[in-house]
Amino acid sequence: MENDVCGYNCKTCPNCKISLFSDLEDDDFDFLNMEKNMVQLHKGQVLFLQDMKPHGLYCVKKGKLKVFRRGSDGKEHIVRLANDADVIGYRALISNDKYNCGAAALEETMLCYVPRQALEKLMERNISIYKKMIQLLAGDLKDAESKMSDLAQKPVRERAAETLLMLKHKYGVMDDGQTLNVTLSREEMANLVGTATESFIRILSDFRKDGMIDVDHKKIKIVDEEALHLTAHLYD
Amino acid sequence: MENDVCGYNCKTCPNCKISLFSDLEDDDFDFLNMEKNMVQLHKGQVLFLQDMKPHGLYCVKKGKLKVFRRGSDGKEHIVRLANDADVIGYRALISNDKYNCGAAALEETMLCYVPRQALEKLMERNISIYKKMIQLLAGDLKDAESKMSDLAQKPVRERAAETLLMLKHKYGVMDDGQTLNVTLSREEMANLVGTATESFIRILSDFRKDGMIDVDHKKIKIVDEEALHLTAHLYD
DNA sequence: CAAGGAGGCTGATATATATCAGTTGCTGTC
DNA sequence: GACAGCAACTGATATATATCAGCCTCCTTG
Repeated sequence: MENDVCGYNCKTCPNCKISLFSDLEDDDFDFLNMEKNMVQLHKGQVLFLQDMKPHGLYCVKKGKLKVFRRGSDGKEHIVRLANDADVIGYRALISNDKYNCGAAALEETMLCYVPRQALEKLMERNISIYKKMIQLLAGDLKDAESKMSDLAQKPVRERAAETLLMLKHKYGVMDDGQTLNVTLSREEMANLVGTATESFIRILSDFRKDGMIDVDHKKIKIVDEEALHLTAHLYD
Repeated sequence: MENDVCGYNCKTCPNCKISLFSDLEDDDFDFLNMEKNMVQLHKGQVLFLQDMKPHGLYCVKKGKLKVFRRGSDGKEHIVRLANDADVIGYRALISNDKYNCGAAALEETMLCYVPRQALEKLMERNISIYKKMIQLLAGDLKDAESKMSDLAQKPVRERAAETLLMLKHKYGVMDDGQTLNVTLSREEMANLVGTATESFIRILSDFRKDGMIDVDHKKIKIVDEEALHLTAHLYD
């Protein structure tokens, strides 16, 4: 079994245990293992683009991705980020719709591709996948609604602080306990906050002057998380 | 059967046919009919508020509602609107979470309240409810993601045009074929667009001067839909 | 009918943020 | 190591939008 040889067996994959396929029988894991395909992406490579038709979904085995939309002027807005064990591209698949967002790797990333037919067969036999998918969708929807009202109401400075905290929460920190464990360009961070690159750079530099963060090129340290929380107005 | 007497039998309710409960057996419709409760809201009345715990979900029998979030300064942002046959408050219920948004009636509204336990019992026996719920969530998520990137990128004028078109699409028009079939205050419309009330009023008056709409107090006529589309940059 | 209040509207102004232009500094390449 | 190319950064300026203040109009209510 080729998929076993490469060391990625669904049955033993820790990600499967916490994502869509947590409650499968052994038989179904074997089936999934047969049907899935590994996909490797280098930093910057695109997984799929807005308006394409989906043919399956992706589980992140290891790596980081951004999920983004492009406005009519071509400027990208990052809608969501993905990490190990996250599932990507399932919204369009189950709605039988085109992708509403594109996705691209932020670093070397390994994914499992599950073709539509395999997923459908598994769903026929496992209601647990429905339940999991509802939970995933509900979580994404809550996040999207919250971010939507933030964009409508909070000033850039607050959203920037919130974004830094989100990055820490999503990807964690390095061994020093402070440095964000993800590398984004200033432009990407601005696209995540929903502002112009220059504006974000200025605010980042303010945060540094205020002693809330430390910046060493692309490495950003959260020095005073409490102060960032206050800046983000997350306690109100 | 009291619920029958009042003329609202789930089995014959056209809304049930197109929402969560489209594929139930007769027995289950009877059960739903027994368990549900009718709720009536007058204009402005609140159905539930942000941070409250849900105990069931609501199906809109007839009426219009706004679903909104309040920022730390108390300003509201309207996240979504609901119409006949829409389902409300299900996201928090199935996530076992607090409401992320509040909901209030925009006009005289009649809803069916389905308690959690009744829903759970129905879901045990009807996988179709899972499927429907996934479709509802996926639709809401797509809308939320699109609106999110609009808020991040489009100027107020474009969002305002888009909102007017959305209102026409969601609630339709009166007999004249032009007048929007919903009454919102200027403040509510601004909260839907994500801008200040005065800014929205100015833009509305621009649209009128440009001949795209007609305004008579709260009645808004879409005169030139094509031009609004162009203004909203929906073709790009 | 008068009074009061709320929502709608307009003008003036303030401010946050985007845009434009230019400099610096890093990185990778021949 | 020199150069090109690009990202990061900074300052100046423009602009969109919010805010503030005031007025008008409609609607309610006594």
